[in-house]
Amino acid sequence: MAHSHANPLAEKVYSRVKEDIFEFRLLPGEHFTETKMAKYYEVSRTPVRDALYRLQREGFLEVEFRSGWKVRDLDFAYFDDLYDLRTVLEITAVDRICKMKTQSQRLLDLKDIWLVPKNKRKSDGREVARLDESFHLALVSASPNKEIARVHAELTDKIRIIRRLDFTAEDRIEATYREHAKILRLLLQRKFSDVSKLLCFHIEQSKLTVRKITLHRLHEAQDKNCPINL
Amino acid sequence: MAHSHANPLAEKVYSRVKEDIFEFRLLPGEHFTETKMAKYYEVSRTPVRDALYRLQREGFLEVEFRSGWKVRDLDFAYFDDLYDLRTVLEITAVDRICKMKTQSQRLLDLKDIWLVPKNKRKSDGREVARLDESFHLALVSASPNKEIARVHAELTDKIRIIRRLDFTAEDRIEATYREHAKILRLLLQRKFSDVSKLLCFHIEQSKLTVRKITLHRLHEAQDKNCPINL
DNA sequence: TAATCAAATCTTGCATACAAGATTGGACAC
DNA sequence: GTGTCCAATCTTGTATGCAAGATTTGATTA
Repeated sequence: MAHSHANPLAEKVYSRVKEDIFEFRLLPGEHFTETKMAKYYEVSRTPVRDALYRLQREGFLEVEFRSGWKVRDLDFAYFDDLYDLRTVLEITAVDRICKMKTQSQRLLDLKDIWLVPKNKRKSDGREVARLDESFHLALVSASPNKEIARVHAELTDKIRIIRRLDFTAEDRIEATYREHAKILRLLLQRKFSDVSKLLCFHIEQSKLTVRKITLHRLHEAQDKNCPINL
Repeated sequence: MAHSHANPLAEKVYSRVKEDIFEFRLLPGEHFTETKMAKYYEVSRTPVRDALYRLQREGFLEVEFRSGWKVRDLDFAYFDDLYDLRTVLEITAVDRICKMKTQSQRLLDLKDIWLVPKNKRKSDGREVARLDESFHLALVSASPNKEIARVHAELTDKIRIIRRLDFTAEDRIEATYREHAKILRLLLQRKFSDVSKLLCFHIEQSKLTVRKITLHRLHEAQDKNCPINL
């Protein structure tokens, strides 16, 4: 029985590139080649190709036959679709949670994070972004359907690149705490109709804010040099 | 500008292997190696690996570090989750269809296939399976969300291996025509609540039938030799 | 016969060589 | 200065070589 973990180099490149995209070190629209990636990450082209093709299938990158790779352009129609599907899945999740006989522990644990006095709240945007993701993840994971959870996790990944910009504004952190608290309270009381409406509103707000912020932030980031193309 | 299509060999292997799985030429649980695949399809290991890793990420195959590949075992809990997610997406789709101002042409075209006299119905299981897929696909494609359509299409692919067994029984073809006709009529009248109930029932029936048939059929297929491992 | 252990064989992960063709840059004509 | 054409360069797709380690085989021993 084996089980030393698989494709460590390809995996490394995969997560590093993804992180570079999320951190705007690799900018939307930016071009690069397999050879450059291989040099930059100090591996051969083989694991680089494995990683890049995976990222292509996941919608982060595009490849042109014999003419290099590029980071997928920001496409708000695409993100709208992702947000929409995300809403569908989360509404389904809360519907099922409201119908469950007993509340899952995972869900009750959320109270310790979101139903706390204001002075116990986190204020770091990065951390709130992570907490926000895990809040929505917890909603979906409360139901037992693994495929829904998997698709939702993939959506979360795809949206992350712009979603984290949501928490660069102080008032959005405040709003997130307020809305999550409300949603959680009503959810534990199994008021599906109210939760459903609030959740839609919450996700929609996040989407709209992000749309406003993104272009501005992206423009800022474009001044920085990209380490891969030096 | 290039655009001769990408990775033709990897693509070929990908679709051939997938087809072999759907046709039970490659059986669930069956082992094979990259080298054997390469010999069988007369290409090198590189495009084979590309194809196999893609199929692995899509859930059709499993790889063990230095100890070969295998076709994923039939796992009814997994298929239940897929059917469940499929139901969620299609219910969402019909909900939106019922709220649309004008009916899409794509949807109206379905009448020519499903609302026909009995003597004009197809009786070949293979063909009905294809028509069934395109019926459900049409429901989802009627709404403009491309990501929902993409996820639904992936689900359809993953379910296909067992779903086509549904139409080996004469009465299931009959039932499919009856249920699709009913769903379509009510859908064009925008009776969401009725359509929703029928659709759940329809998918559930298909799921249950398949579960009964599959093990039997799989056992039959196991007598045949697999060309890849000769 | 049954168990053990080591060598031979397989298998995947990664690196590299090569081929087909796309792109680029510069010389040249006007 | 501007456009054209060809050669050099670059890029991906594919084939192959090699290494690390898992598996299998068979000989040996009790």
